[in-house]
Amino acid sequence: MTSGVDSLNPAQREAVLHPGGPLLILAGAGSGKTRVITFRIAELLRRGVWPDRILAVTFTNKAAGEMRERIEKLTGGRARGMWVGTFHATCARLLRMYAEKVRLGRDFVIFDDNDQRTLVSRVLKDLGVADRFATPRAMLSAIDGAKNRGEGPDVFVGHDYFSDIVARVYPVYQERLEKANGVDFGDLLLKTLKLCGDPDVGKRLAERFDHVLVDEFQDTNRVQYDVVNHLAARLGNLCVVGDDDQSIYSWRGADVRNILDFERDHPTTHTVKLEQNYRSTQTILDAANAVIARNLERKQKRLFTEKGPGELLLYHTAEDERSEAQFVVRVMQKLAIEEERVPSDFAVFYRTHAQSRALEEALLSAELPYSVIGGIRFYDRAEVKDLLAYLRVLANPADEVSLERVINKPTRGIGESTYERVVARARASDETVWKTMEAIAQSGDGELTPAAKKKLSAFITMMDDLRNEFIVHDGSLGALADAVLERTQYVERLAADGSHESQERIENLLELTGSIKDYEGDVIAKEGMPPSIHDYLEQVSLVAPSDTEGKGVTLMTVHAAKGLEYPVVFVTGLEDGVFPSLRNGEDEDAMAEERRLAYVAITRAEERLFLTNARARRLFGQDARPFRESRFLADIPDHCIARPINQPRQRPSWMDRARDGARDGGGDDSGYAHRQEPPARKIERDGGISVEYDGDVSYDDVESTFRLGQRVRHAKFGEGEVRGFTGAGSDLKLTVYFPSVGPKTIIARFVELV
DNA sequence: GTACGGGCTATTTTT
DNA sequence: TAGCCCGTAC
Repeated sequence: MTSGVDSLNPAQREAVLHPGGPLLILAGAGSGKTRVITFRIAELLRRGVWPDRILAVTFTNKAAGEMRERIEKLTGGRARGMWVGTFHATCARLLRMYAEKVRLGRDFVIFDDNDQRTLVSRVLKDLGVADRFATPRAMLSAIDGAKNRGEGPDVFVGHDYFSDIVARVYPVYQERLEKANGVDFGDLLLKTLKLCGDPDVGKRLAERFDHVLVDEFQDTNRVQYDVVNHLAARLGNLCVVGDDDQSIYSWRGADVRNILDFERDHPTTHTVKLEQNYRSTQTILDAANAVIARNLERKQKRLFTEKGPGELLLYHTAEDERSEAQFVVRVMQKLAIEEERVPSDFAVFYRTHAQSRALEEALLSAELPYSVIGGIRFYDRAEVKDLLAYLRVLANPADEVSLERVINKPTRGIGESTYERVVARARASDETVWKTMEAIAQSGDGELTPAAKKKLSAFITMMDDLRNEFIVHDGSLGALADAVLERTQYVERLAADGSHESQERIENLLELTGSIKDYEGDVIAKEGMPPSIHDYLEQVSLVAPSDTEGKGVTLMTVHAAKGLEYPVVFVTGLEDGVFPSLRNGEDEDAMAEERRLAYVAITRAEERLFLTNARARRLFGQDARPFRESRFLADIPDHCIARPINQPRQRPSWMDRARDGARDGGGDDSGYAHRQEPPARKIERDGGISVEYDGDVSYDDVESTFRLGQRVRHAKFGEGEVRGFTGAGSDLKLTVYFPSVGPKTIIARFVELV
């Protein structure tokens, strides 16, 4: 099936057909990037490259899944055996092949960020570090950062007060991790890189693949870059695809330099720019281009489309976050009628999760279905983590983080003091906590009371039984999970509590055991044999639940929006300090990244884009700082955007003013310069109220006057209800449903508010 | 061993 | 505002 190549544009075709060697594909937003990668892989297969000698890496499971699916569709079964996966999954796979080379057991477990945090807290406690700045979170991000740069605990050196603490904590953290036969996300990459440096394995790895393709290359960190280079070292067939303008994860270690310097690092690089956009209108692209153009250090690109200009962007300033949310909802209702949009056409973006609340409330009261992406994750729920921790201890008794979590959950009389004594002894004898527990249960320990000893024994016996019955003598994972919940009386205790919250927790646990059984069934169907508990745990650590596909209106952070597209997009909270965030002050690199974030947000929109902000915003319970609109708004060319002609502080509707008679005209003590509101005059005409307005009426004003469902009276038809809008300003027309005559389109001037 | 309340602190989070 | 940690009281 080669016919597809004809459907590509020249740049895309060039990228797909390029013979080999380093290939840099600069793929602008919406330029058909995934299409190009999949076509290129199909092309490689067509040329006779063995599928299992092709490696394609992505960042998300979703992207990997999509890629695999599309390749299969394109090539039939010919891609079987190809390596498609996330960086982390790919590294895990390689590490399991050569685990012993990096002093790991083959059954190593992966510590997710929660586990990492617990472990760091533990280490801080044990080392007696009590410093206001040495929070687990800060420590972790320092350690993570070091790992992303390729600095192991042996290499890391402190150079100031804070990093000196890190230098003390890091080695202990790493030691504990290794003792638990665990790796964190950073280790998956770093240890793979170490593998690459191994005299024996390194050579084999470099020869393992003929072609390496990397998606979202702008998000790679140093270590990922080095790994990828090594894997492609023999033939140099390294194809990287990315967009430096969409690099928004530097705080996670991503280094834009990887893409900016790629050509320098690989002098024979062939570069292809994909600039034709298949997603958005030209107006949206113009806005995006203008915003990103202000970043200095970037690969020049200019998106264009063959689509027409489409609608103007609309900018609206609301009084506070609640009326901002109301505006968003009203526009949705309006578009639902006028353009027959459905909730899933809409996406609302914000800079931080904390901003979702007001939007949720507004959507809720408008009875619009919505889903929030991100936020509290299923796998972060305490009860879910508890059950998983049981499974992990069963799979790997050396996992102390999980052991500490479950040893007294639900309470079984093994309190902190008992546990601490066991830990102390374990450290003294350089044994794992589990082994020490076993020893104590058997031979005793002067420091522990007989009662405590007995409880420890009971716990060990319970766990051993579970392990023997369900893991050693096969048995199923689902059955194991059920047995854990039953024998620990976990569910029983929750049920006894009887609260609504406990009920919810039980339901979450049922959902988890259900998903375990589903997973088990899927693997059996696909591979003919049941998965091991290690397979399952790896899957859980590496694969976030795919709740990404929300129903109804989608709410999410801009970060979460990358790679997605929606017909109608709202970018909210466009205030200096919120978006862009000024948490890092005016730092140039940070501001450049905020700008890229804005670029990502804008380029998600296919047809319509609404930009909103609020004059005052309550965040974290504090009243907001003085309002300044986002600096990014000023970069959007005038021809792209409909701005309000004024931004009255109280935003009284001009109809209200007309009715109340003209009051003093728009006094302004907001400290924010804006134009005077044009005078409005009320005139009686044709039985309705007509408002003459000098100049255009902004969208803003129209919206604040007539709402959907608003009751209005017309001289001829009597009372009715507003069902929709067309036109704007003095040409505004309403679709009004009159019980007497049905729906009628009425010029707004000729109705009166009821 | 647990339950409660005061005080503190708050981005973004693919894996 | 809300969630988390820690200290205190039972």
